[in-house]
Amino acid sequence: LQKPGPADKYGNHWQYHSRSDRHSKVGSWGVALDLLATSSLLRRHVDDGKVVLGVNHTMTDFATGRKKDLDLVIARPTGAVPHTAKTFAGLADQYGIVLEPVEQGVLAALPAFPVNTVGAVLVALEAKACMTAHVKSLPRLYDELNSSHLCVHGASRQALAIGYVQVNAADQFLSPVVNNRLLGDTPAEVTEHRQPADTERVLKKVAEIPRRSASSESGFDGIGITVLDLRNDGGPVTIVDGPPAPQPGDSFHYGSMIVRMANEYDTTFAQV
DNA sequence: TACCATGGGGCCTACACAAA
DNA sequence: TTTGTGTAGGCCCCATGGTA
Repeated sequence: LQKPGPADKYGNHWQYHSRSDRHSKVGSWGVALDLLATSSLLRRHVDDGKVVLGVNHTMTDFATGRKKDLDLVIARPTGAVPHTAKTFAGLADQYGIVLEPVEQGVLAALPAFPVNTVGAVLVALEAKACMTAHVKSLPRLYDELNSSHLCVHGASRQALAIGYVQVNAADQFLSPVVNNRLLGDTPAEVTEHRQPADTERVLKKVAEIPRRSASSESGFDGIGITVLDLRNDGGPVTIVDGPPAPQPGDSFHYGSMIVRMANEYDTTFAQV
């Protein structure tokens, strides 16, 4: 859950705004929390001060020199962590993340996980949202995700590149771009979606993104997809469990991806 | 006619720096 | 120390033109 964002220039408070990277950061934060909850080795590394968090970390593809900012990375520290450093828990407040009691318990049980300058990257997270104009945004969604894993592995073959995609399955949507005025003065313009076809198209496109099973290959180490129902009108946001959302056992099922990535972390970085 | 690929554009956020 | 301003980069959205 996420609090509505700050007022845009018209005075509207949107749950989701395409021109902000807040939803990407929230998504990456959630993936990191679930990884921490699942991997005891990662928690131990945090406890031992062997890893730190990096936000908007710039990675450089050694082969091409291309740079890309990753939403969230888990990495080896480069030096002493100052006492004033932000923490993983602090980011939840900063991003306006509302946690369920279970999640609060998980977070409370974690050791302080500082945000600091990072060294060698162990895990790189990139989150993308496709909330409206599904088909139009397919090429860009593909390109941005594809360039993400290329850049991560261009910088470090061993790093785990994790992609997280949120797809909106709502039939209707209030676009902050289309509704460029203060709502309430005039009726909102509602964007109609062709569901479930739009959602299925996005899932099919994401399935085309390369994945890898060995560090010698090219592709994401894991991609998780969450299908949600977001009308963006201030009403409740629900997670869609049934089809077309990926089902347990599916390569893109979020829970399965987290378990797989936690196992991958445990085996790859046992010697850290 | 419907679908697809491309790239410009506007808004958001973070950050650095200057001025009060 | 606080506030204001400028800049850069990231986020899709969407108009446009090409293709099946």
